[in-house]
Amino acid sequence: MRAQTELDSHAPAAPASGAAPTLSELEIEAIDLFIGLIKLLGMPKSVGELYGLLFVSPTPLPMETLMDRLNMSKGSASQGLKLLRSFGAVKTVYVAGDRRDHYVAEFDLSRFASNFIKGELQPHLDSGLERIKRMEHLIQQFTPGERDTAENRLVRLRHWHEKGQAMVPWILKFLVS
Amino acid sequence: MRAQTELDSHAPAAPASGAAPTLSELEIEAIDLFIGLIKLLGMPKSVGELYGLLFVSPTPLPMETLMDRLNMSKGSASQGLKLLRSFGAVKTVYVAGDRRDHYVAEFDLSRFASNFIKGELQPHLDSGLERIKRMEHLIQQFTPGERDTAENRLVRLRHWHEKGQAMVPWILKFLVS
DNA sequence: CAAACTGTCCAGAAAAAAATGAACAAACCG
DNA sequence: CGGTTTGTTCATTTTTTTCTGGACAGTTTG
Repeated sequence: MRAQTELDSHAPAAPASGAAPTLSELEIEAIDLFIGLIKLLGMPKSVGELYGLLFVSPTPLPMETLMDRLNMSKGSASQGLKLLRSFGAVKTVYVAGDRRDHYVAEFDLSRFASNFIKGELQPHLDSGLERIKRMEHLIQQFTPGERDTAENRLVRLRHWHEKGQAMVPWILKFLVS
Repeated sequence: MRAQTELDSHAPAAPASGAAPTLSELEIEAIDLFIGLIKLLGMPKSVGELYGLLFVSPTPLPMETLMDRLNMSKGSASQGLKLLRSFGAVKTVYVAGDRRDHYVAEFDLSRFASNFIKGELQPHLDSGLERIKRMEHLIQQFTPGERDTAENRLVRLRHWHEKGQAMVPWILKFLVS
């Protein structure tokens, strides 16, 4: 077992006994904050915990420390970090004399947002467009009377879709600081 | 039991037997589309089904019809319609000679978005700000060396928060057509 | 090379979210 | 009124999502 070498006095190391490690108030606030944000984006809370703790950590942390401090299983930590890496929300850095990967939070919001949009939002917009096209095709078989209402509504749908699509680049530009 | 009086030949009524009522292709596309959208917003799929069917229905539909066509329990239908009403995504209209409420979809996107933001997004932003303030307060007790990193990060957090906050009115303006 | 270490993956367990259906309240009807 | 229809609420069940922990593969080390 590796010696506990964290330097942050406000991030208490595990107590003498093998009991649950404690988190500082600052860490708890950060974790809560990011749990909220992450859940809003539809991701599991463990991901928010990981990012929250890394966000306030003054030093890079290896997975083992994250597991210990957050009382989280190896599986969750590994999967969560993988997800965070895939969004560019977290990266690994080299730490001299330690074979393990050490993680630090990335603070560049725009990269995260851009990856999130590319990975989660855009596919939805695309499949939505497909559906709209299919619906437009389907109503061709309707009698004129029926077609009117349906056509009118599909026009609106297309309108929504265009708005959504048009907003994406704008949001990205807005977030680049 | 009330006679089935839907007029849309593309929205087949229940078959002669008591078997599962069928949905037209158009209805299925619409429902799938809105299930996707609604889940993206973190709401249960039943809500998407309800809105999807109402979106393409040429006539107002009572809850009973929605339940039958979607194979959905009374409880889910009632709760889902309540939620949709609360966002202004759906409203009831009077239908002569029928005591039941009849529902139609609202097509005004901006009202829905504004209610969604007010109800879901803004509270998160508010509680986030509270947390940031609390964190800023907590780091006052740190020694100068520790405080630096933390302060730097909190500045970034504030920045993110301001961006999020600033984007809300812009999105609303964008969606008003 | 064997033993120890690090991290991934995935089947099963646990927790969380959503759907069900029956009890209930309210409105209507004769 | 008593009976019926309509819709809401909520305790329970079902479904879905998330977490866990061990098997495993790849590396490093003595």
